[in-house]
Amino acid sequence: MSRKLQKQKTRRSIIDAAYRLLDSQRSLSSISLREVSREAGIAPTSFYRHFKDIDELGLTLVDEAGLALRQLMRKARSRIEEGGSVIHVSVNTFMEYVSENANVFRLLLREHTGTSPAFRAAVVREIQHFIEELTDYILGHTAISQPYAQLQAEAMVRIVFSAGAEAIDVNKVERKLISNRVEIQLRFIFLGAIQLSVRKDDV
Amino acid sequence: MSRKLQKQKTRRSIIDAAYRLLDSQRSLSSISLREVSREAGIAPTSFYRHFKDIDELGLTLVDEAGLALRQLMRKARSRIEEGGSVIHVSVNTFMEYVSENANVFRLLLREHTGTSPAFRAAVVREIQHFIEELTDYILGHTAISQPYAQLQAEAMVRIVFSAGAEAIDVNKVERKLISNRVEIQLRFIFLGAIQLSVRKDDV
DNA sequence: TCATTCAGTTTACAAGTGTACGCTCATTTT
DNA sequence: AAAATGAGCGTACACTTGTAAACTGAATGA
Repeated sequence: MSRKLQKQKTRRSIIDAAYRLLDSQRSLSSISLREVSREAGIAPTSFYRHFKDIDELGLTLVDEAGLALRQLMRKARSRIEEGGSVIHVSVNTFMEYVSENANVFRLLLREHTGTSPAFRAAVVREIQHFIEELTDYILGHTAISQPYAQLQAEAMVRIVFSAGAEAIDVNKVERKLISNRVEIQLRFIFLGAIQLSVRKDDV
Repeated sequence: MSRKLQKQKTRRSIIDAAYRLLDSQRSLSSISLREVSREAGIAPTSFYRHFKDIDELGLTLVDEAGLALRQLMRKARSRIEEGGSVIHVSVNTFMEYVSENANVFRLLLREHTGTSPAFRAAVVREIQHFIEELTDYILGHTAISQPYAQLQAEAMVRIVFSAGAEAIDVNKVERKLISNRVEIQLRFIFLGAIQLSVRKDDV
């Protein structure tokens, strides 16, 4: 087999091994280089052929998780175009993603408030991106002004992520209950933003 | 000195040492028993005279942080009675607390999504308590029905905590900006909840 | 006063960590 | 065909970790 390809494969197996270790009881800062190497089936020192240290692997994982998040947004958008309440479809798509990619979402959540400034910054970037996309959507589909649209998007994303954290380790039925609650809360924000926006325009 | 008193003092110094270690780069699961003991000025094995293991110390810290949170609520309530916008006073009191007790709040945030199920549960309990108090307040001061009041309180607490996380490591000026944004977002929720509540009553 | 209790110490050990160094040997390049 | 490259391995070392065992000595209680 070609050298390049083999290297890529090993790199992949390291990343996959790390994801496997990142269950509900482990964070990036608590998995060791040796542990990941063991799980990936390579010698500890071989790890260095692929990553400078464990933090570099961590950043790679966060980036991949962010990618998955963007795929989620694309999916939600296409579903919205098929019709249905925007809020309903969005929340359900999000919750579906959370439960199907529990370890990925857990990684984002955990490192968002984690001990590594670099990881935190990387996660914040991904969430910021999420907020921007939502802001654009709001601007394109309502009469709300830019600053208020931004605030609305931010509030909504915060609610959804916070609820996602709660939904990550519960069964389908409970997740549905959480979804319903979140939908109403997003309606609060939606209605309130319109109302405040209109008042402002009146003055 | 009396034996009991001396023991209490040492226990205190262990707890204080732990808080000192819990800066922006460390979590409960990443501080070691030996490290805490070193910081507290005792031998590693003496630690066991006070706590069964490091997790027991962790739960003690979370409990203390919860206590501080309740003190914060009391402070906010008394300030509200002195007059001023409820949202404005609450948000400012909260942000003040966050910056004055950075390590305490960080502990709550970090362990909320941390690796220990026991710590997570303990933090959730504290936040839940926070939500209940706010729900009671809403019920007592508005015409919103119980289920909506509960949803409103939950949404508000989520926004405030999420913003608190953002505010924890920024300077006074930026914190003020965050406060202003949060205030508007809470108004969204407040207005939306009223509106949805009224609609429901109409039907 | 004398025996008991017990917070805190010293010493010790097995287990796990990151990583430096030098080697192998299949692939790639010349 | 010969030389260079580089992914992966084995060994080794200096550290840190949790905690077991046996101790010291001052506060306590009889």
